[in-house]
Amino acid sequence: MLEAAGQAFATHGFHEASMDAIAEAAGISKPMLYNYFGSKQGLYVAYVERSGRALLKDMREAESRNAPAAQRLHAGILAFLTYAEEHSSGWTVLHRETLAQGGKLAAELSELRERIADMLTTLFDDEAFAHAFAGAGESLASWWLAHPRQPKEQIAKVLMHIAQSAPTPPDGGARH
Amino acid sequence: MLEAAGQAFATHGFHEASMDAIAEAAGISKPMLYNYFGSKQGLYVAYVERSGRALLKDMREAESRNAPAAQRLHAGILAFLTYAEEHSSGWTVLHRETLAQGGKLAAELSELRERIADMLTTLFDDEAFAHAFAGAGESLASWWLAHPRQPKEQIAKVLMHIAQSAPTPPDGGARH
Amino acid sequence: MLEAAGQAFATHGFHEASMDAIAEAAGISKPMLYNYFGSKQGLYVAYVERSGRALLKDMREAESRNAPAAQRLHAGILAFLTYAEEHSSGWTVLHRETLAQGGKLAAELSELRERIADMLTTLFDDEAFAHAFAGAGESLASWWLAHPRQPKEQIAKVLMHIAQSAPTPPDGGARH
Amino acid sequence: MLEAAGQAFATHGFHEASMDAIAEAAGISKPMLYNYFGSKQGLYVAYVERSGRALLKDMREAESRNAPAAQRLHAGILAFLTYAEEHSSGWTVLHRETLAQGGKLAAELSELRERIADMLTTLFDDEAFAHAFAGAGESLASWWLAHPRQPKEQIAKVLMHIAQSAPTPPDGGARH
DNA sequence: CATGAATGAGCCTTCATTCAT
DNA sequence: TATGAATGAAGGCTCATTCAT
Repeated sequence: MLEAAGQAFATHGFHEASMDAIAEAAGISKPMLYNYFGSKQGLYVAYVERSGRALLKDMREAESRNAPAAQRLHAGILAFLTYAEEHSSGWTVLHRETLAQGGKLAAELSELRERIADMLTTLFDDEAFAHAFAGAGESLASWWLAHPRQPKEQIAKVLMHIAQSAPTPPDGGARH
Repeated sequence: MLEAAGQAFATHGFHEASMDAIAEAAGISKPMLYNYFGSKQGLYVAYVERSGRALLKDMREAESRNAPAAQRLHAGILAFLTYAEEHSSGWTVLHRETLAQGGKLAAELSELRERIADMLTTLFDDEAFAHAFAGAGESLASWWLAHPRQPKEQIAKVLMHIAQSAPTPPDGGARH
Repeated sequence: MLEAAGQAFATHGFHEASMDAIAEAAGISKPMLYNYFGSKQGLYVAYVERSGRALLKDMREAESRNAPAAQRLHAGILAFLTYAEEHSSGWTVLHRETLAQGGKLAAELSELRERIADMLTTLFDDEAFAHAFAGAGESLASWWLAHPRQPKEQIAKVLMHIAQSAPTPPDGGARH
Repeated sequence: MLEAAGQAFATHGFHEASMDAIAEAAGISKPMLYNYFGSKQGLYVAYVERSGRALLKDMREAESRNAPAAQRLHAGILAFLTYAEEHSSGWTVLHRETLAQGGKLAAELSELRERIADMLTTLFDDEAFAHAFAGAGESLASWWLAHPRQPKEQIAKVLMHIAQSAPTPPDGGARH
């Protein structure tokens, strides 16, 4: 049911997605949506949070394997790209939300962004670089999905290169 | 007059910004807005385009000085950060619009994004990296503006480092 | 519910009748009007069509009795006058619409006018006379309703007289 | 200048004709229209009255010749048809106005209608018939202008025939 | 539990009308 | 005098949201 909402949000954006359309697409009636999520915003937040948790989970699982830092980063990047690839709606909405920093939802959603930022900050030991790297990944994924002319591996390599340019690269100097 | 609109769009987004509020903020009456811009979308497009042109102009002027590639890139980055810093609304709206790739306004606004992408692609000779770099810049700027704890120079340096990690860095190997 | 709309349209005309007023008069809310009729024009068309069908039905029933042509015409005329008398709004709007030949609604409404014109043309075997007769009837009814000083029978008699002056009168020479 | 207004009113109707368009078509500025006519309604009334007077004048001149009643009526009918033919806008607006009996303008414009009705009532010595005849003329003219397949003479003949069916025909029994 | 039906509130847009020049 | 520029007021339409069933 969140799936229908996600599709609508991804395609039309928050405002253009009407509850009517979502309810119909989900095959239920509007009052049910309100019953479960309270409001349109509630539905949106629920979807974004679910997507965020899913993405985070995938990345964490990938990274948690016991391995050198560079390999773990590589695995995380692949997980990220895979998620973006396979959950187009979720990724689109997440990406959009990452941007709307000042909106009303910021408070409720800032957690995800911060968790990713923290993760990267820990990794690179440089908050500025961490944000730059996050943006690079998002932008690259977005472009890649729109023009999927290169294999995922290739895309990951670009990000790995950038990661190596960090003041404190993961796994100093390791060629991978 | 566009200024009031920009502020509203930046603060509330396109949909939440009401023409009533914009007109009042601009100190004029609603029909005037329609007289000048035809519609809400017209007003929005006008603002985004003006912002885009201004940003592009600043960056071009900075880069066009006769100098080694790395220095020119550095100047461009500073121009970009300066613009973001000084035209908070314009930058916010541009950044948001950069994202909404599939919206109705895409056609009318894609020019700006493409011009920047082309510029970077030419510079780095690698389309994927160009998009990654653009994202890094946007994200970094966004973070910096929200937490301006470092001097602009420092931020630019982060981006320069990343630029050096390009397959074909501008000004091969030049340490700057 | 169409009744309230009809009253408003008859009294104020299409443009002066506001959906707000109609909704209030009908004792429902505006969105319902839109739910049922889609637009103001939709509501108008619905009303005109219903009125047209009702009038046509009344006249057809009156005329279809097995009887000499003159008597059938007489019955039709009475039906027409009765309808105009009893459905003041419907008749007013129909009459007005009959006139606005070139409007946007023409396409959707021309059917009624043509059906009546055809009916009369068949009856009198003279298109010009048919239109003259239709106009005579409408004008006479309109005047009569505004100044109901004569019994309906009397009014019908005037029209019957005119009908007898047709090149091919119904029921040749029959005095009735 | 009234001409431009008339054209607009005839083509689009009172409400759809915007003062902007009329002013532009007339080659003057809106405030001038207000200077001369006070309001949109004032402009409309002025146009309708002028048209009405012109029609009445034409018909009176035609009828005033010293001649038998039937011939005078015939001349009047021809004058009417000629006016309708040559002043399409004026006639259209007049015809439309004749209909909107209950509008706000009724008071200011009823004079014309009544004068014609009086004229005809005097002629036929039967108010009901007079109104029927007027309607026949209007409707016939309207149809004829939309489908001008017959010479004016022919149309006039139809009306003359109807006139002969009056309780007190003009020029008793005169064949003309 | 689920929904069809209904609505309050608000937004974009337009236009007759008027100042200030 | 004539006008470009400006506006108050209102209208059509939509949508998130809720009863009554």
